Amino acid sequence: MILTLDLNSEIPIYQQIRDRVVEAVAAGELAEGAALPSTRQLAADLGINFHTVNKAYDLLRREGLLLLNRKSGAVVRRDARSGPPEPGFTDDWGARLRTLLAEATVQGLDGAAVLAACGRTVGGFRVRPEGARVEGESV
Amino acid sequence: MILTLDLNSEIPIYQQIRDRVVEAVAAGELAEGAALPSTRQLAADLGINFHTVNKAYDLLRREGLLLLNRKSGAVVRRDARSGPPEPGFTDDWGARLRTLLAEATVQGLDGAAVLAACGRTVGGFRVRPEGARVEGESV
Amino acid sequence: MILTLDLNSEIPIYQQIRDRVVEAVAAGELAEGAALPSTRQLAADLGINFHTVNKAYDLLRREGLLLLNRKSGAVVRRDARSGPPEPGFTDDWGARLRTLLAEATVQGLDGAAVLAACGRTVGGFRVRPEGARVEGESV
Amino acid sequence: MILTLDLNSEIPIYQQIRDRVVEAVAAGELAEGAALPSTRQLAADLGINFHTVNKAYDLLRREGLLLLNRKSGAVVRRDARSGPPEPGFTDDWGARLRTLLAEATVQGLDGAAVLAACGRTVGGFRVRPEGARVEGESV
DNA sequence: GTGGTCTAGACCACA
DNA sequence: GTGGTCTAGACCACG
Repeated sequence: MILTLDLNSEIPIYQQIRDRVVEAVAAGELAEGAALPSTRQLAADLGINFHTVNKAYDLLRREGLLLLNRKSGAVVRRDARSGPPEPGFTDDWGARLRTLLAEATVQGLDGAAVLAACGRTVGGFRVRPEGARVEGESV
Repeated sequence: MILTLDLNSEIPIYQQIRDRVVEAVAAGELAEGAALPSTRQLAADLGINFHTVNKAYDLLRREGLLLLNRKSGAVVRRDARSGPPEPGFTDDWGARLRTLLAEATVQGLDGAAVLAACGRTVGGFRVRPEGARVEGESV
Repeated sequence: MILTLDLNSEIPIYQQIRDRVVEAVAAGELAEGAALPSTRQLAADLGINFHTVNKAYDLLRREGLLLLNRKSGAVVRRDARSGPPEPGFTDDWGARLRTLLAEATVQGLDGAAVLAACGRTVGGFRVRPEGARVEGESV
Repeated sequence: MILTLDLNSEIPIYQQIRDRVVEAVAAGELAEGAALPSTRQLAADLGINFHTVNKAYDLLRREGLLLLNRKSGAVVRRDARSGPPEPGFTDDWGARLRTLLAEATVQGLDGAAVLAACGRTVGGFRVRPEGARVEGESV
């Protein structure tokens, strides 16, 4: 797993970390139970403040994606096969989807092209076969 | 055209205004040439400061979606049929799409459901039939 | 002489009129003594308010390029062969030139390309032979 | 780096700041990675409101010339060697160049003098030798 | 009356 | 401490 950040982006670093982890889980690169690096370790690897990593992990915990323990560190709590989405999530997500797809439409991408992009993206989210373990994987 | 805002959202108000206008253009509710309310008028209607509306309109102008004239006020400049997307837009957009779709996947929506949502959303972006007038429509 | 305006431009209309006249004089399309349409005539032709044309003509008068009389209307006062630039003009103009050329440089145009563009533009400013009269030309 | 403003000019202050920065980048006085003063600092130095500086920096950011980080403040993003000009820029720029050069021609500067001025200006845009450091330079 | 600019003060998010 | 947002009031340029 490679975690690429753009320190000069307008998107906050903690948000980028959160986004990359979400994508890794969706792509099956991080399955349920997989361990993430400690905040200090990841901060050192990325050359950023560990408070920033902390904030990202805490955000992921509040979203239900991570379990944080002093002992075991950060562990993935749910993956693509875990269950149905929480109530209320769908509405908010749908609104953001609508905005994002409207942006492309307005910029001249036609409906077919937009849907093709969606299809390609979702197609890239292949859940790993059951047997493949990823625990302890480094970042 | 109804412009619904959430003043308590973490998303900046000017950004919400911008998003709603983009969606309205994508949906064909605002066609090229359609007039938007004046900054001060819209600000009064929404109960916010006119500078905030100003910022939203200015953002839309920079994105090429609005024309701002001292005479005629704010007018839609391009709609869903205007032209091809600018180079470089697709990359950034694709990255944001990937993040958003990963979010839904992680929350338990399977690929089919995600694509169905995309299809429904894009399907809602129907360009109005030629006869439908939208100019001068109030907010 | 064709006077093309963009009513939706961010550049004020009176400024566009002034710019087009300056360019026409530089290109030799309007020589010294040539008559311009009356403010009301030009305003009608362009579909704009005659106060706007008035403002443009007044600006050109203050720049020394037009003579305005109730009787003879607007007449070109000086052209490319009239004389040396007024004192103080060169400094201001040089500063604006510097800004404009810096803009192109920063956007990636190299020095040769910038100078080539300047050469092409200046090359298009051909002063008419003495004999060619343009008085009374319509717009 | 010296940033000279004319508070009584008809040109907006935020525009003047933007112009001076563009020129400094073109002249190589500000290379990629060079740090600019913080908005509040620069505002204090110039005796203006920090919102005005904010607007100038935001404009430069949208033009792709500045990176604005909450951590490191304002940093130059691209300089004269960064890349090719964006499509569509050349047209608009060429029109403005034509107007500006016509102005000088009309005021009595002949073609040779105009081109000489252009040459001198572009000649002043020399990229600094590699060794010259500009980072952290104060205003 | 419209948008644009400048000033001013307060609060928040980020690192 | 940095930039970002929102509010607020005044004045100007444009048509």
